[in-house]
Amino acid sequence: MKKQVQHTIKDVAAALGLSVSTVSRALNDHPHISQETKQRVREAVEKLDYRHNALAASLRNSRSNMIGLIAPRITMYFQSTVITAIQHKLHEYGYNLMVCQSNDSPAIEQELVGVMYASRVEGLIVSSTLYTEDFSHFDIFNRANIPLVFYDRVPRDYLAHKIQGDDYQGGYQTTRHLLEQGARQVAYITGPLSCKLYSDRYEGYKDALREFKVPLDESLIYCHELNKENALQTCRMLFSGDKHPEAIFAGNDTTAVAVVQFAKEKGIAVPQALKVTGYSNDSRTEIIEPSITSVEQFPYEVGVQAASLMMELLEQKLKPNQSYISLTTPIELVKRQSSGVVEIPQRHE
Amino acid sequence: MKKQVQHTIKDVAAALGLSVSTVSRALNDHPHISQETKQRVREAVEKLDYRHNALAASLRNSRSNMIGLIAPRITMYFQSTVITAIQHKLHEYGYNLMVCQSNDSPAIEQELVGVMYASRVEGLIVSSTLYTEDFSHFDIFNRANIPLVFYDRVPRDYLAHKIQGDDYQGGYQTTRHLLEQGARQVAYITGPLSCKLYSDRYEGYKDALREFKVPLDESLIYCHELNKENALQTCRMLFSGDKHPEAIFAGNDTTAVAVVQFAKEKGIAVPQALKVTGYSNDSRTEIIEPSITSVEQFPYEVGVQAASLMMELLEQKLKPNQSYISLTTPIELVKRQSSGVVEIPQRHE
DNA sequence: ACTTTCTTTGCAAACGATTGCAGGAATAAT
DNA sequence: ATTATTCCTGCAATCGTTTGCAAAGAAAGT
Repeated sequence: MKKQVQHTIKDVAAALGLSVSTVSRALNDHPHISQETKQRVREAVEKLDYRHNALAASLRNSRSNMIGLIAPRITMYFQSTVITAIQHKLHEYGYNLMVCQSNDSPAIEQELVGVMYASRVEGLIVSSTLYTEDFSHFDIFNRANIPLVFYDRVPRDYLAHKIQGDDYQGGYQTTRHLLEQGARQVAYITGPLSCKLYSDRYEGYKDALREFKVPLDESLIYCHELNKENALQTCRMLFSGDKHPEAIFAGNDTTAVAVVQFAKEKGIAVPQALKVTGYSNDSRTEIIEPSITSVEQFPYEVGVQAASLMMELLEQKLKPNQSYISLTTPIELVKRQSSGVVEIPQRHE
Repeated sequence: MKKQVQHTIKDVAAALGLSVSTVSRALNDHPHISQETKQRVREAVEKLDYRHNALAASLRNSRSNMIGLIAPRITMYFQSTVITAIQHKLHEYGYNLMVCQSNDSPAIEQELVGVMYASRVEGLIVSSTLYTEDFSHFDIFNRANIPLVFYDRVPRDYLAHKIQGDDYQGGYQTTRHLLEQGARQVAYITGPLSCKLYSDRYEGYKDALREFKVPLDESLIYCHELNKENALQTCRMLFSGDKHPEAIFAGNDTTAVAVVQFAKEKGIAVPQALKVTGYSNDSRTEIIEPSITSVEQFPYEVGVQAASLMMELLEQKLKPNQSYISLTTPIELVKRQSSGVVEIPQRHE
């Protein structure tokens, strides 16, 4: 089986007795080329099954039409939704998206930044690793003046454009809600506070407590990676002594679900004896019984914003890059049974 | 703000008084270059912050080191997990993955195939649209002898490498299980039967019925896109008359969840009055009450298989491309409360 | 001393497209 | 008939690497 040659613009030109430049211009609908020639080129392209080589064009134009995206993992509902939105939006503008996962490893993230740069992406959209504290591997993009936009997991100090949900409000409103429901011992399970989004929420939590004149109890703060195993471990700790918390503000929905399941197993009534809230409003929160109060982050909107910002940056490269944009997107506390607001409906019959 | 020049191999060569070829070879660790020169090159690269231009290299080598992937949507748990696995595996081999979503639109899928080809991906991994019946837009890849691997949503007749979960067994085992649990009126909610995976399952369903000498009742078969709205509509139909089904075999978990919620609302006891099963074993199925029997597809394994196959194909391009590989990956029926096998535990205290 | 071999480097031509500039043909203006 | 103008098209350089081939210099063999 002989490998089929990939036809080039040269073959098209030869077939028509034209020069490559004319063919190129015809394909790009250049005004100086006659309609007749364009038509002939179209036909020859069809017949020869010529396909544009984006690599060659990108090299020549230094325009790859490609945007890079690095996310910690795409299996999380929030992430995959943001990415979907970005992809849709970029597609409208004729850009393609190259998605990679850092797997929450700073080393891989660093490597991927290099790969993206080597691929000459025209912009880079990033949600960083939980553990990225040194952002200097992104410097190449800033030095080369290539738009760099962070979303969700944004750096605290590093200079770049940022789009972040209103985590302070998320933390504040949730805590306030739990306090309003009468809880005073509000345990707080958070991801690493080195990550801006978690520390922002923590500020909200603290401010709400302060407002209600509830002293901050360090023994109620648990900080670790937010997965099921850790959540259960923390639950065991929280309920090992004789003083039990009245509410648990979980840093994500996986944790909140684990907490609710733990409570069910131990016969702790939610929300009567323990109120629980999550974060992200993923599909499990409204399905579990009791349904879980959580914070909607509107991921699709976040994605649209990120993509739009990227497009703006691409269109006016000249803009003084001293001014970095920092966008905060709204959140909404979705109140459900687990925090005691919503009536638990009686089963029918 | 002057745009920073991107240094090229030429700058490195000039800085060292070497030729570009020597620098290129040094960077690629060519054996003919002395250690000393290599060291000097490394230093100059460091100092100038030279970065490899993958576009130029790809053009020259006709090797992009890039694999394309087209999936209907990445927000589905199954898909994002498969993609993650593929990305991890490819990364081991030094390949990058370019992910795009067809959004279940054949038109977008077709366009993306063109984009992928234009980007000169070295291989393409696809899970097609639910509605793709004409696969001829993939012909370019076959003609150019570029490896093409389908997974999950594989074409029925189109010649290509395919990796598919054992949908026949999924359909068969699930149906058999429901029959063994005593149900006879087993309603079947399926996605479009034009899609091979759904028709395979349907065959399994029919064979199981046959084995139990249960006549196929067309009025119990519902075929539509599997989302919540359609599921609820179908439920209303199923329970509108006086003869109600004893079991519902739902084509995915979203549907199964909707069915269970519908039943709860209507006071239909699951599993006593109605047994329900889903497909894909997503995280909601074990959280909802009653927990839902579903089919585990081992998406990570599917991804690993797909990536491995792709790597094999890339390494021995010469292989007669007449022989297409068709791989079936195992599934596992995870029995839970909704089909009546597992005891529903009493709440503690 | 002369040839052979080995090591290390450079020249120049690719890869496939785009584009500034020049030029030919056709038409309009003088 | 000559010049100016318009409309098309072609030449050739360019983007940044890679690589076959040639060659220079050093080392080794005769």
